[in-house]
Amino acid sequence: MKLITRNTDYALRAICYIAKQKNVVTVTELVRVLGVPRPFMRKILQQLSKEKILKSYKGQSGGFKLKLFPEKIFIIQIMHIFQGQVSLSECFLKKDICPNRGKCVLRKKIRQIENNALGQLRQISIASLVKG
Amino acid sequence: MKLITRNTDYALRAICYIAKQKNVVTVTELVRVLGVPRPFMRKILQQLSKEKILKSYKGQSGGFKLKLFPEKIFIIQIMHIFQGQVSLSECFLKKDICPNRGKCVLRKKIRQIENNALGQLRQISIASLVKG
DNA sequence: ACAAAAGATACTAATATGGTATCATTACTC
DNA sequence: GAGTAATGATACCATATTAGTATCTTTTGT
Repeated sequence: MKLITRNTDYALRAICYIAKQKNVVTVTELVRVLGVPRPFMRKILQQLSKEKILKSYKGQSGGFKLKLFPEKIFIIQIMHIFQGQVSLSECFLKKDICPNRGKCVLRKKIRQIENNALGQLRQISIASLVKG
Repeated sequence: MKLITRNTDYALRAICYIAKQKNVVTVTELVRVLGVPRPFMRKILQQLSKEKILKSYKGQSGGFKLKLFPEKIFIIQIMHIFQGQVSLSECFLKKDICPNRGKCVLRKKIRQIENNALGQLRQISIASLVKG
């Protein structure tokens, strides 16, 4: 039960760092600060800019900036980018086999728990991480 | 974010079924009822009996029974067996690199969410699943 | 022109998950 | 006490996900 994976984690930290800087930030700088493998960091940042979380600048003295205000970026969006559908517990028994699906208690309880977690994740913004 | 994996899911359903029966239950019966691959089901049941959740009976007319009352078996125990340490979010940055670890806000928030989920899981017993 | 940045894309490695296969052991039944 | 129907133990295989590399292209400031 790993809530967030490594790339999400790195992405969040990179975003937080960028949020605190005034100027554009290069991969080189992020690699230095976070101690993450460079090509991996690059890939992550490229994804983030493709997904309109970051804005990128090419060429010499290029780099990355936030595209949105830190108040407008939430953990769950980033998780969604790197971990796909942060989705409700799928039932593994096929539809026609699960005895009382729709009323399945297990399913219901798991869904409740996941909804709680998702609700919390939806509320945590980059701004709230950077402030603390 | 899959809260429970397939083997945990099957295990829980098997346990629930067994809980409702008076007599010992064979793999054959469970396979029929749940529609799960037989060798996989066997493996799962063997693990459960090794972990003292089930009691097994060898020989002809053998099978499985619960070893504990359904009130005494909790989802989280089963998750623990099949998913290992259902543990708190590990920080992926090495100790000496993470800028302000110990005070890391991200870490703290994730931990909170996971603790909530774990708390809920700790309270769901087989008895409560079977009743519903 | 050149150097230093990001963009794009394809590939590889490691780990976790979801299974199979097979042989040994036990115990009821005849 | 032999046969059969159950579980025990163990080793192996397949697939998916995660983590990471490699390489070549494009852009742009100097």
